[in-house]
Amino acid sequence: MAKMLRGATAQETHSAILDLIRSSGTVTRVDLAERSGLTGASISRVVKRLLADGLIIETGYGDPTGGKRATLLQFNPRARHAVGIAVDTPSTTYVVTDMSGRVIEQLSSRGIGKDAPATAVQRITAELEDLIVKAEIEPSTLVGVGVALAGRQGRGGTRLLRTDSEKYAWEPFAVRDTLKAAIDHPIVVENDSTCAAIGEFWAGKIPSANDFATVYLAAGFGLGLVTNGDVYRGSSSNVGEIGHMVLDVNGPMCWCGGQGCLESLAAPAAVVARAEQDTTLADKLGLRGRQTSVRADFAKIARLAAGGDTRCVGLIEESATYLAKALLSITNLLDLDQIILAGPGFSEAGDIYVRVASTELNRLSFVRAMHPTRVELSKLGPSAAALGAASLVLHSQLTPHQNARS
Amino acid sequence: MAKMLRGATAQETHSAILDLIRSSGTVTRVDLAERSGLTGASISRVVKRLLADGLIIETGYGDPTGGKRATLLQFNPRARHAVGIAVDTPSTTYVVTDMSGRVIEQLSSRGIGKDAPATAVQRITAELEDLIVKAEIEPSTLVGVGVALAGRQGRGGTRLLRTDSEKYAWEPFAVRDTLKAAIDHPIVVENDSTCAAIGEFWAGKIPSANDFATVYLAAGFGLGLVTNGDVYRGSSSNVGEIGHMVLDVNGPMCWCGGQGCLESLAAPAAVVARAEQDTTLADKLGLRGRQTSVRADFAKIARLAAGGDTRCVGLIEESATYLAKALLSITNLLDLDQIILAGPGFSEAGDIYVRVASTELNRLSFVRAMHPTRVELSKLGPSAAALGAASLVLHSQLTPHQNARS
DNA sequence: CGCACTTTAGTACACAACGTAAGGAAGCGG
DNA sequence: CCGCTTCCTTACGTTGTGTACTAAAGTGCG
Repeated sequence: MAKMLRGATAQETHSAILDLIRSSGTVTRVDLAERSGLTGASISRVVKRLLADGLIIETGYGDPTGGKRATLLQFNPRARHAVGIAVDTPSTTYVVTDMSGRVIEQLSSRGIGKDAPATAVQRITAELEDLIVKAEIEPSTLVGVGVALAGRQGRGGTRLLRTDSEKYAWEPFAVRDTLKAAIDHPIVVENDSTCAAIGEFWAGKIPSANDFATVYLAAGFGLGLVTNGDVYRGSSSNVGEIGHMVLDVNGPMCWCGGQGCLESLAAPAAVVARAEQDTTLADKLGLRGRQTSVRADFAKIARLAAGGDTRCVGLIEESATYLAKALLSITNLLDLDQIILAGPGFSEAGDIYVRVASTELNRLSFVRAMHPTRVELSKLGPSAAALGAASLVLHSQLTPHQNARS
Repeated sequence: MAKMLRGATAQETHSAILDLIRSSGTVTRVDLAERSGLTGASISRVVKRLLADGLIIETGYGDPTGGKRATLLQFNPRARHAVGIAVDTPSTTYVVTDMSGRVIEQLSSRGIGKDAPATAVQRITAELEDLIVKAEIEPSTLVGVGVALAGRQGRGGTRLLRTDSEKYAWEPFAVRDTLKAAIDHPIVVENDSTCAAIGEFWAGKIPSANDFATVYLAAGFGLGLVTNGDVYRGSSSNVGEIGHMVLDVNGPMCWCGGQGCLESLAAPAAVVARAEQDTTLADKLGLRGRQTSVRADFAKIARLAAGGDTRCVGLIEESATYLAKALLSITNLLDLDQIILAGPGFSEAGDIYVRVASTELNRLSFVRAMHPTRVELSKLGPSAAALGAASLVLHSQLTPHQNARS
């Protein structure tokens, strides 16, 4: 129980200024002075240091305004790199990115499936080491490895890895410590929804002042929250379990023990189950008679919906309507002005979800009179979680503001 | 767009240390050094200053531990005072408190009813001036006036005052500026739910590290959120509109345009409406044949429920069950570990709400395996909002950490 | 009861980071 | 070319914290 103040170390100021440059794209020293509240003299010193570290570069001169033209400053994306890994049941995705979120190198392999945590993590470690070598980046520019997990945070910082995709069983496993022992770089572990959120924040150059949420859809729904330029983690780092928000008190029983949960009404498994009821559609999709995965079946339905198939559009719209209701509740609760939809579940028919949710929010949200609530599809694509995990490392190492934890 | 850094001014450190003393009750300098991360030398200097300002006092010596006994430090509650006003439709409550949240002086008058905002605020100003004189506090110790409103925050800092309690019509009115022009003290305006939350935080000596929510029930439900020792306000200061969380997608239409909202299912008006369906009960309560207020009728039902009347217990439990579902969703979303129920709506039968919500959360919440989610009744009583408004002023003036705004 | 030891509280000085003030550098316009 | 504006840097003062040391106040054992 120590360290809580320690006033404005250089570290802190540097990271705050770097964060301003990150979110601004291109800025001048004068802009920075104005927006940070520091004087030109201080900015000069900080910028000099950031230039020396190679974290930013001078890229030209601004428009003349009657005097000396200002030097333009930009983030230097190639100064540092990070690795992001998204571990999920069906697949594991690895990316090596630079500071702008651009993918330098990537790799996909099979997911944890029903492997024991120790087995899965061991394989991941090996693949990770190979990837780092293959990416041919200067080792000193690698700031760390971020891991996005579908699991949850347990007591004492232990991550719980899911080992059985059907029954949602979690098993305590010290993911971070195990990886840390094998890889000599900082390791950051977070859930996939939070990673997706920080990925949008970083790659989308979202200013630290904005509060927004990212809905991540893989097997189920999760929500990542970024407020005041930092991840909101709650009292035990288990924020964002929206899959069991109650949308229908008289609805169907959910495995969690509740009734009418978002997940049981709108998750891929629910959509697929409804499709199976429709024999014509089920035959068309090949859902009957053979063992298939829920994710693959859902992707098929979503693809047909995106193509305009009436019946499939109906199924996806039904799912989207439930999600929209949940987002409405969340928006009223947290007064958000931006919600981003990310993850593999939205890759095929994300537009339908955006349309339905957007309409609903702007029809019913309480703050609609003050400001619109924008609903957007992630621009990061299907590897949003992996990219986000990498961004999380960059964020926590380069612009830690006041967030501890590593 | 300025001021954002300015590293560790004396102000900031002083307020952080003061906040530690506030939330600790009694501490020694050594404790403070350990918990703040500062060295004994710095604590010595800061404490000297706080003692000189009269904000804290030395109250004796700690237990011997083999050396010189430590001097005990405490908050000096009488050093500063604040006024809190809760403005609601049926009544307006004024309190003058010291820094511990103890009520020095209070006053109740009629609410805004259907008065125009200008008329209501003018009357409040006059009553406020009388109260300050009557309280006989040293003017220099009055740090400001806090106002808790049921209304909402509009564009450009204007508060919206509700002018018609039945139709939920709001009218823009610059409450703060109007009061500020009349009273020469800092004025802080917030919604009643947020005030109740900060009141619990302050009077309950809750440490800044804790995240918790307060549900405030008057005409409808509202939620105030305190995270990281400060009020969470969202993007337009309209956090906590939980009254229109969707609990039943197929439920009854709500005036807001949605279906199955918490408010339409569980608010006092809904409970009273159900009671009116029961002719025996309606007669017993005198609900029929004369013009009565929803709030008064609800209070009657709640009182009978608290007394054990089976039918009324059923009605309240029904309302509590809906609220519990909403709290379940909120807890899963925000990973809270403490929820406090406050406001006039809970004064009669709050215990029933606590029991039902507590049971539901510990049965179904996703974090229950990691930590319990405590549901508690406010200890501040029916004037929670007014007390909270006063606390908000004390908080914003004495321990502003990094929150600007005034 | 005295003396060594422990713990708390305060002081003196060095260091770090920001602000102020002044001036140099680069460009504009007459 | 020269005055003027704007950008950027350097030199120095202020503020606040840490380190090291000292004073004060108590404990406990011989």
